[in-house]
Amino acid sequence: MQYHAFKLKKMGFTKKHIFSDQQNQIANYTKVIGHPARVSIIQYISEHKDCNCNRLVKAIGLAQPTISQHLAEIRKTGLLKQKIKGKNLFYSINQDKLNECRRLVNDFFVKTQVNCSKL
Amino acid sequence: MQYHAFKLKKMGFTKKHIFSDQQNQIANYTKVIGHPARVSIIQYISEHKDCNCNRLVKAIGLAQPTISQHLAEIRKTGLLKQKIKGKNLFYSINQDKLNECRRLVNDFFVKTQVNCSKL
DNA sequence: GCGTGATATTGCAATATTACAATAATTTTA
DNA sequence: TAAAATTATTGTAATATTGCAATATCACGC
Repeated sequence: MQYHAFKLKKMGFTKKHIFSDQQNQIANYTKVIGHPARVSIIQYISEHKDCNCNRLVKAIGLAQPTISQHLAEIRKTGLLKQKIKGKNLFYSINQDKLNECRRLVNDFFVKTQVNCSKL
Repeated sequence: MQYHAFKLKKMGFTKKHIFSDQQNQIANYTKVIGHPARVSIIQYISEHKDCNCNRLVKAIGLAQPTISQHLAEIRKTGLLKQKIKGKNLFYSINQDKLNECRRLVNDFFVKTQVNCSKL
């Protein structure tokens, strides 16, 4: 996608291209956790073996398409693993990815703190 | 605010009331970091003493009102401190709050990991 | 007071997100 | 094969976010 001056007068989208890959990556990960439904979904899956979409719908109290949509958002970041068993689709946490995410976000916090104390 | 069935047919807002305070709090903090401009702003402030809005505008490359708006979002969470010096408004990181935020988010990750390994 | 500089606010347009009903797709079970 | 169960997709509406121009506000220096 090309950016033209006459198209840039008014904008409603994030100008990702002016930020570094790392900054965008941090934002992408935290954005996924930046909604209570997704926090809740991740927590529930981590606590329950053989967790499928329906169980989440009942446990959380949002409609099935809404849960399915949130699951898709979380999946995009690679934080979920899937296992098909009959007509069920069981979700589990991709622990490697979760750890990678934790380290990236924690690194952001720690580096910020270290920089602060250098001032 | 009361919720009525006839008002709930179509919705574009987050149903925060069905989640726990902790879940909402985690989401609130991560949501702020969930935009590369705000990641960038926090990083820049942590790296530069006496950082004001104008410096951020020049360093990041977004318009002044946009930076000001992002600053307001970050301020809402308590992550910023302000110091007025003449006509300048210098921002710095509220390190206590940043630490609280780091612990809350890290706790979420660690608890999730621990839960996973219990399954 | 007047002009300058710094920042916040307002108003607006474009895009993104959130939520759900309806439907489609897929698989199991009767 | 038909019905039931599970989940994804599509369509739609409401709300939220992002970004900037224009303007307002406030403090300083003259």
